[in-house]
Amino acid sequence: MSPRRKVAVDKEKIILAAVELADGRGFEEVTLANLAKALSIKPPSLYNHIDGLPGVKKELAIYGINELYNALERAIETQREHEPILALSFAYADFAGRRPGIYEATFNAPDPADRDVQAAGSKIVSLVLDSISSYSLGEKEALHAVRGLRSMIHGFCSLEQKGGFGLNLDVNESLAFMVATFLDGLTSKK
Amino acid sequence: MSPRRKVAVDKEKIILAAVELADGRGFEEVTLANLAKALSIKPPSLYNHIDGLPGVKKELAIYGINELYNALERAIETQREHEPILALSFAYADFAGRRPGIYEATFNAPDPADRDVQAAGSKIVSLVLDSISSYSLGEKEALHAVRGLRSMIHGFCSLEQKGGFGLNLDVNESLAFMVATFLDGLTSKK
DNA sequence: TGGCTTAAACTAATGCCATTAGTTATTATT
DNA sequence: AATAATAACTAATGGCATTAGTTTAAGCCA
Repeated sequence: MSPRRKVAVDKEKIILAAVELADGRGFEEVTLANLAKALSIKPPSLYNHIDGLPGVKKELAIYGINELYNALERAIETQREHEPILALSFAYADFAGRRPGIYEATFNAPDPADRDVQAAGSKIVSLVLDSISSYSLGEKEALHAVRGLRSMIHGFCSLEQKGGFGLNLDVNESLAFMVATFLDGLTSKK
Repeated sequence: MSPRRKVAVDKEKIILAAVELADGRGFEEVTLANLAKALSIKPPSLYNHIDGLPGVKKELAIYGINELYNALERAIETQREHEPILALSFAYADFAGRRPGIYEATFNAPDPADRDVQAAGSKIVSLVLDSISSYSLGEKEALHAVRGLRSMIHGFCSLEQKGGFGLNLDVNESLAFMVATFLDGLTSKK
């Protein structure tokens, strides 16, 4: 059998393996047993590097939020010509669709109020706040609008993933309709 | 010890116990072990009446969707004077807040495409379609609008429950803002 | 009444899982 | 070369769902 190397894994490698597990087999397959198997060690050894399964899920959540942030940022940079909020919305939905396991991790941190998790999330809030600035809303209204957008798109992706939309009606069209309608409302609010 | 009664439980009693467990201790506490304890039988005995844990979760989902439907219906009947969609939205959020365990069950059926689950859900869709009829949208647009409303409110409640809103900004205000803005958009769309 | 059938309980076992305690062995340091 | 630190390990515990096979209570029918 393979020798017992003193340093076989570290926190980075565990998170990477968790990412691959989430991407390849889904969020619910991110278990210490599966991680250990992927890293060729025994489950208890993981505790030398990370704080159990909750530790893994926290790190995975932060990773996912950062990845989502990157995807959103790219989307804004790319198509500067169109309405940035629409671009943002589609990029968000695209991310959730492409990487469902990681997306699920983003809102399943063991403690959502955790400092690091909140910090990662607030970057996204800032990004959306920037994109919404052209609507010249008041401070409070802008925050309400960001919450609204986040709720809409998260709800949409979450329902879509769970197969909640029974009807045979194009989902991309639904997303565009929803966001555009909300933005119309924001405009008329002025 | 108590005698081994031939008929101690039935499907109804199991579902009722599951409801109490979800309401009292949360959705994740709905386990066969806890159900068996609550009913004073052993876990395997539950299989005489229901199809394992998936069976319990399916029934709980249907129960929850029906309860949600009832709450929404009551809300519409009660305040006929105001905008029914706003009343619906608050009733939805109120339900999710009052019975988080049951609400969670509504979108965690083992198979969301299940006939019975879909049937229960479609009643809610009809209810919302009725309430939105005053906006005189086309057939497709009306369906998009219902999807949008559902996504918004579900996303909102889900994020609120998970503690996703870090900021200290009134959440009811956010909900009202979001729905009102969407409805404004629907109006201006005409 | 007495025996038979049905079915709802049971026990026992399997195989997952996370986690903790305590041990071994490798690597680095003194 | 001895020692300290640490990353693996094994063993054990306790939780969970689930299946197979067994007992026994209840109802029915001759």
